[in-house]
This record gives sequence, structure tokens and C-alpha cells, in this order.
Amino acid sequence: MSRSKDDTKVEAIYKATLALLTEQGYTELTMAGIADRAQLATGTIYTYFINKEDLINRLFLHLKTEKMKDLLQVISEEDSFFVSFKKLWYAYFALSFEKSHEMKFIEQFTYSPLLTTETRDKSDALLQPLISLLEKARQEDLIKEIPPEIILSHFTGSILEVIRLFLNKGIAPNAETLEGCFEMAWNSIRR
Amino acid sequence: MSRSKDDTKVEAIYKATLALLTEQGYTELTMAGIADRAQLATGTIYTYFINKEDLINRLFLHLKTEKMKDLLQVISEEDSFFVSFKKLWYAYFALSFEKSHEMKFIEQFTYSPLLTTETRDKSDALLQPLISLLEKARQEDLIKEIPPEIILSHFTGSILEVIRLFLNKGIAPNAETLEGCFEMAWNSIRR
DNA sequence: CGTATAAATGAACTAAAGTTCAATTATTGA
DNA sequence: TCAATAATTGAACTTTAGTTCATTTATACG
Repeated sequence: MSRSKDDTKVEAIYKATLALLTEQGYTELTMAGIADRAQLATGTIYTYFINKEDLINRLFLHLKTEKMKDLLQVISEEDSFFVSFKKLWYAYFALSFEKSHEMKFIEQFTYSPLLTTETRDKSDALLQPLISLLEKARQEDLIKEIPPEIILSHFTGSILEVIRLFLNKGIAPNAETLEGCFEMAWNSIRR
Repeated sequence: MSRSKDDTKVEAIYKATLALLTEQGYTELTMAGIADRAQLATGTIYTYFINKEDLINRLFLHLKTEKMKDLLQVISEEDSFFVSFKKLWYAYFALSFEKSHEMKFIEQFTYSPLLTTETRDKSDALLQPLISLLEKARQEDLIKEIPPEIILSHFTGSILEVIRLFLNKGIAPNAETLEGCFEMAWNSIRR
């Protein structure tokens, strides 16, 4: 079996897992169900994943990696810090709506005991580009003197929680509200 | 059996559930384990709770109610909005450290599919005093023109995420960092 | 006291889900 | 073409956990 075929199966399993998880939640997520949805036999999953835990951990890293890639794509070296920040903030918001299932999955498992410490470490490492961006801004005295990790948590926390609120109510924010939210974010770190 | 005895048992079950959940996570949380920890027979739990789902839902509401009571205790009518806000913010932070297990439980289930819509509605209703406080500040033009629910999400999100960071690293923030975090919060909503 | 009511017990029942593996099918490359 | 290797299948196995209920124990009260 060729490399690309492997990826197809893995992708199908990922897709099925994500779909079932967002439709029914973790308690209802069964290996049989995943296999069924991915149009495979139950046993086939075990050719690609050690067990259910391995599947969840690898899917988590896969989605988080994709998310960070999507996010970092919107900024370029020439941009000022403010422009980068604004672009990233809006991209994060837009992404959360476009890929709400993926985002919900990441959220749901970020602090779940199902993730191994290895997954958690790898996941943290993905944030490095954002940490660096904040560190540079700190050196240039553009933002407050607070550890970048804390600033980052402050943001991801606030953005995600607001997004959860919208997703929960099944509505999208209007441009005005969105701008208001961005201002809250910017004012919280600007010097 | 008298009323107070009932409460003792229910409390014991709550306590055992919380302990096991924070020690091992939901997947390892069994009714037998809870009973064992609470020094009861498995069947006894079913005298007080319909089933596992009911137990989780009621424990969630119980903890959330307690948390809100603790929080609202720190403010009084005479306080200015800024003072109320600052008191609440610091109280929230302190509470999260003192009762980190309770907070982690609330967090873990806030967006979990295990909660019924009824629980979710009752839980939302508990936030009403805080919503009112923000609405009043809005009318007095002390804060930005953003829906109070969004402001509230923005806060709980950012505070909790920063707290998670500290709890995860096993460290407590120093006074300086704490003050910095509070300023971030205040600056994000002040007019 | 003694009877009625309620609570507690924990072994047994039931159901379900993760995992395995012998048999089958597909792919590879000489 | 055809053996060797790899992938797929899905029924069977195993384990585990939620729930029930007949029995025992405790409590309430006339």
C-alpha cells in the first residue's frame, strides 16, 4: 500500500471521529461507530492507530497544527505589530466560525485528561511563533510588561469564551460587536 | 431519616465524585468508585440520584451556585463600579486557587455534552447579578457599549485561561503579575 | 415496645464498547 | 505470472461499568 493511500484512510478516520464527536459527544464516540462512518471495518482502525487514546491524541495534534498553519498564514514580516495583531485576532475569530467543529474539538480536549503529556508539550511548542511575536513587541515597548505566555493565555481564553457564547447561541456577531471585541483585546495589552 | 442526614450523604457523594474526577478524570469515574470513596454501597447512590448523569448535573449546579455565592459576598451596594469590579476580579482569582478542584470541575463540564439544557439554563441564570452589574455600569457610561454577556465571557475566559496556565505549571502569580493581569482586564472594558 | 416505613446493602444482571485475530482479500515486485 | 507481503475484515472475546432488586438493617412514631 502506497503512502498516499495510508493518508487517505487516516484522513477518513479523522473526519469520521470529528463528525461523530461534534454530533454526539465523547461518551457516544465508539470505535465501531467511527469505523462505520469511515466505511471501514472496526479492526482496520488498529492498523493506523494503537488504540482509541492514540487516535484522540493524534487527531488533536493534527487539528492544532492545521489551525496554527492557517493562522500564521495571514501575517507577513513587513506588517507592524498592531497590524499583525489585528490580522491574527480577526483570523482567529473567522477560523473559529468556519471550522467550528475543529475548534470545538481542540477546546474540548485542551485540558482533558485524555491527552498525554507528550501531546500537551507538542501542542505548546506550536504556540512558539506567537510567543516570539509578543516578545518582540515587548522589547519594542509596544505592549505591557507581562510574560508573553500570560498574555497569550489571556487572549486565547477571552476569544474562545466569546466564540463559545456565539456558537452556543447559534448566532454570528455583527461587524460592530466584532470591532468592540477587538478593541477590548487591543486595549488590554497596549502600552 | 431526617433531612440533615440526607444532606450528609449527598455531600459525601459530591465530595467523593469531585475528588475522583480531579484525581483521575471522567473516563475513570465509576459509580462503584464513588460509592467506595464515600463509604457507601453502590446502590445507595441511587437513593439520592437517578443515575450518573443526574449526579454530574446536580453536582455542577451545586458547585456553580456555591461559587457565585462566594463571589458575590465580596461586594456591597455602596462600592463604586470600579471597586466592585476589582474586588470581584481578585476574588475570582483567589477562589480559583483556593478551590481549584471545584473550579476545574465547573470548567470541564461547562461545555460538555453531559450537561442537560435544563442545567445549562439554570447555570446561566446564576450569572444574572453580574450581568446586572455590568448593565448598570453601561447605563452610567463607565464601560464600553458591548453586550454584557459578551463582556462576561471575555472575562471568565481570560481569567480562567490564565489561571489554568498557573495551575498547570504548579506556580502562583506574584503580586506584580497579578496587578498586571488585572490592568489588562480593566483596560479592556473601561471607557 | 413493636410495627410500619424508609434507607442501605452488594451480589447479580445487563449492556456495551475496546480490542484481538484467524481468515480473506489486495498489492507489490521479481 | 505468482509467491511474498501487507492490509482488511468482522465475528468473537474480554472487560468493565451502570443499574437493579431481594434482603437486611435502621429509623420513626403511636
